[in-house]
Amino acid sequence: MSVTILDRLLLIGALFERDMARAFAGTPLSAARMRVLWVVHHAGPTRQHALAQALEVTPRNITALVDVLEEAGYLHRAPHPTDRRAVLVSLTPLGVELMQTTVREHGELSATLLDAVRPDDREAVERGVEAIADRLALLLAEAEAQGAARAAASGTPS
Amino acid sequence: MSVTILDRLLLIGALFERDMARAFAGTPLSAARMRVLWVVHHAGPTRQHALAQALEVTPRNITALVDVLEEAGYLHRAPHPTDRRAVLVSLTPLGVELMQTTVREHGELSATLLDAVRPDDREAVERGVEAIADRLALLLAEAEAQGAARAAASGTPS
DNA sequence: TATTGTTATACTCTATAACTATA
DNA sequence: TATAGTTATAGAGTATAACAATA
Repeated sequence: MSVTILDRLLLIGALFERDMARAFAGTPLSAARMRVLWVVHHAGPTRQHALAQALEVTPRNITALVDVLEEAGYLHRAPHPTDRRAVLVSLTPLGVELMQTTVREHGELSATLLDAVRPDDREAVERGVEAIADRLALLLAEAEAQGAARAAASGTPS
Repeated sequence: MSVTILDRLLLIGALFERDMARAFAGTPLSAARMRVLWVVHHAGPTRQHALAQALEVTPRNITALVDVLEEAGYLHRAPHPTDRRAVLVSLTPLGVELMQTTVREHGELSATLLDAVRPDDREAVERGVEAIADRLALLLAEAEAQGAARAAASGTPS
C-alpha cells in the first residue's frame, strides 16, 4: 500500500497545475486567471461578487484578477444595467477565442488520458472518478460545517 | 461532454488543496511545508538540494520552507558528515509523530474514497487512475523537453 | 570550475480590514 | 442596515540573480 489511489489523484492535479504555470510563464495568464475566464465562459456576463463565490475566493482577489485580465484584453467590465453598485464582467472576442481553444484542448487531453485506460475499464473509471469526487466534496463540506460550528460555539457566540 | 474526467480529476486536487489550507490555517504548517516533511519522511535525512530536486522547486525556496519547519520543531538541520558545504535535514521526534499521524489519516481517506466506488469497479478504477497518472506524467515530460529544446535552439545557442 | 546553501529582490495568489457608493 | 467593489496591508509560495564557502 505504498502508493495509494489518493496519492495518484493528487499527483495528477499537481502535474497539471505545474504544467499550466510553465505554459503561461511570461504571459499575463495563470492558473488562477484561467479559472476566472472559465467561469465567465460558462456563465456569461457575471458580477464580480458571483465570481468570488464561484471560485470560493474573496472579492478583493477577484478585483486583482479581473484587473489583469481586462488590461490584457481578455475581459471587459461594464456597468450593471439595473444595480449601479455592480459590474458585469464579460469575455472580449479575444477572450472568447482563447476559451474556445482552451476548451477544445482540454477535451482532447481528457480523451488522451482516458485512452491510456484499458478499454474494458473505461466506463468503470469514469463512474469511479465521479463517485470519488462527489464523496470527497461531501466529506470536506461536512468537515467545514463542523469546523464552522465549533468556531461559532467557542469564539463568537452571537 | 459537459464535465470530462479531467475536470473531475482536477476538482479532486483542488478540493484537497483547499481543505489543507483550511486545516492548517493559524498553524506553521501548510501544503508546501507538508510536502517537504513528506519527502524527508520517505527518504530519511536529506540534503536541501535533493529536496529541491524532489519537489521541483528552487533551492532558495527550500531554505525558506526548512527555516519555518525547523523553527516550529518538525525538522532538524545538521552538518553533512563528509561534505562541509551541505546540510542534512531530518525529522525531529515531533516531525516523526506528525508524519505517522498524517500517513495514517491519508491512508484512511484513500480507503474511504475508494469505498465510494462500486465494488465491481474498484480494481478497474485503481488500474485506470494509475494509467492516467503515468500517461499525464509522460505527456508533460515530453512537452517540457520540447519546450526546453525550442528555447535552446532560439534563445541560448551555446 | 562546479556545487551547496544563503541573502536580496520581485511577482502571484490569497486573506482581513476599512472605505465609498449604492440598494 | 446590507451589498458591490475598491484601496491598503500582509503573508505564503515561487522565481532569478549574486555571493560565500567548499568540493
